[in-house]
Amino acid sequence: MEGKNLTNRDLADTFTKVADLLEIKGEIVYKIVAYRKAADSLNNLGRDAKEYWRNGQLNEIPGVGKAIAEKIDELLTTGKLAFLERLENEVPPGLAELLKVPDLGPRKAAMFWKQAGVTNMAELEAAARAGKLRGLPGMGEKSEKKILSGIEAVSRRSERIPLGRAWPFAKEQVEFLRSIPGVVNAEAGGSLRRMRSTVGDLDLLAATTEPEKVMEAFVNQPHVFAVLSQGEFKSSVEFNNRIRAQVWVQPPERWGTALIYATGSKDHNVRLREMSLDKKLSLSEKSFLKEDGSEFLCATEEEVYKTLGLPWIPPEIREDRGEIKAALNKKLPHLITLDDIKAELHAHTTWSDGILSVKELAEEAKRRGFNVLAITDHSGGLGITQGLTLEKIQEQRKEIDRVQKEMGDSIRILQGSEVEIKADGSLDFPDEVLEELDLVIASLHVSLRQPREKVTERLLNAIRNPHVDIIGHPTGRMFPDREDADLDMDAVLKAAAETGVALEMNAHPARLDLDDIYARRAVELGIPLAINTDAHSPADFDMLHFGIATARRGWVEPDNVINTWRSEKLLRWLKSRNT
DNA sequence: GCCGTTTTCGGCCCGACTGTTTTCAGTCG
Repeated sequence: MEGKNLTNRDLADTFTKVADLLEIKGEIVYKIVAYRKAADSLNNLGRDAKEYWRNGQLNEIPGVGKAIAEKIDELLTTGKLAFLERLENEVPPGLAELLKVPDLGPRKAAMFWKQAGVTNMAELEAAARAGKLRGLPGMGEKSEKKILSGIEAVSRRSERIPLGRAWPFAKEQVEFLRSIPGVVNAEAGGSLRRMRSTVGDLDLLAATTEPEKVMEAFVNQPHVFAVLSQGEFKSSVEFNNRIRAQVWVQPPERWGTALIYATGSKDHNVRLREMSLDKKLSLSEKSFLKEDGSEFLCATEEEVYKTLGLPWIPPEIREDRGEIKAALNKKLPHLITLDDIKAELHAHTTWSDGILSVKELAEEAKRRGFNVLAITDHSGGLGITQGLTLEKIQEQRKEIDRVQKEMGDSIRILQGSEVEIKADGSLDFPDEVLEELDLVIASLHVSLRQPREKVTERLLNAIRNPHVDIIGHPTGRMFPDREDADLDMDAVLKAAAETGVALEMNAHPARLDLDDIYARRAVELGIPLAINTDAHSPADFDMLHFGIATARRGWVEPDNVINTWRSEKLLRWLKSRNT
């Protein structure tokens, strides 16, 4: 492969492979951690690594030092990595996939290879079925069975769960835990509390002085498919819906340390523990352990952070992406909240594929406390949603005017459009029509699989059209099935910064597009953001908090988001963009 | 292999649970 076509993800995947094989080979853990950190960092970069490369700035990527920078250079130059090829000659590359099996780590993988001749997943399954694993050191019949069910779990289990699906289930579980006698508090932690767009499993925490009662109740829920482990402080299960969850139990006086532990991220927690050691304290989920062996308990998260000389850090930014340094310097962002939003600027009515009339939608928006609502039905070209024709736009304008009159000054209703960016890159409405509209969102829905240059060019076209105010759900991704379009996001962000067009953070949990990484980059570049629900029904307004949470993950502050602006400022901005 | 308001060398978090063990290794979060 030509090296310059490699994406951040390709590079990350390569280093993950290196880490997997080094681990099986038995290399020192810190080297492996370093490769994994670099891979993680590349996946969360928000800019194309090639840009760093061209400028000789690879070392500025967190976790990339001299050795890994040289390997990135080799990959981008030649498309290959000699180090990995040598490694694959030493360790069968098929062994890496064994690490996906639960409770099967590098040590066992190496043992299965060296002592049973296993070099890939299929051979592992055959060996387990033939009973060839049970005689190996540390392996019994149970372990062999576990391997087989683990292999089955790998193929059965879908990857990560979309936040929109995990969220309501987690709420149910928290309610259930709170209903258990003796439980004084319960919460969902993990990536769900950090509001990542997808969640691996649920991390639940309950505060009680009677842990065994909680464990019994938890693992005996009727919809539990399998109990994966059950102990004094921690149990984990898989439910019939294939969602896995673990629950930790601690007494209320340890709630603060426990909740921080359960919330993560792991990297954030490691940083906190390192800081603790500097203060001669050892931090765990239970307490701060002093050098004299006594414990210092924290019932709240605030106490834990305060002990370390930090203000409380919002869960959404606990990702070890600079939040601890910012907290130390009293430079934590003033993150946006749900209450800051005063306008919904992307909503559909019965004029296209929504289920509410203009009036009903306006009343719903008003009920939710919005000052401004933009009606943005689809343009006609998008076949699946019977969009508006040019004639219908005139009719709709009359209806909007009528509803505006009826509702008075309580809410300002704008006539907008979600105009389709067609496969050839042109917009679905001519400029004369766009000019008449109060607000224009341009979105991609079709031909997302075009070549990178082509899709990027379509988006740039829309960004450069002076009548376009917002680019809707810019990358086109949908959970769980649709990958984002293959886009040159650096070029998109650069063009947005130049033209001042707003980029949408679509709040629907199936989209969350832009994501947190690009949102943070957009803020750095001074690009205005628009957080919209894309409402097609009343219930869709409830999705707004997902968009807010994603924005918070991207360190977005209220003023970065046009939906927070006073209506005069917002309308002035819209007007200025039309000229 | 990375990293540095005590270090360019010597560090690099902490504990729970399982299955196999007579005291622990492996894995996970």
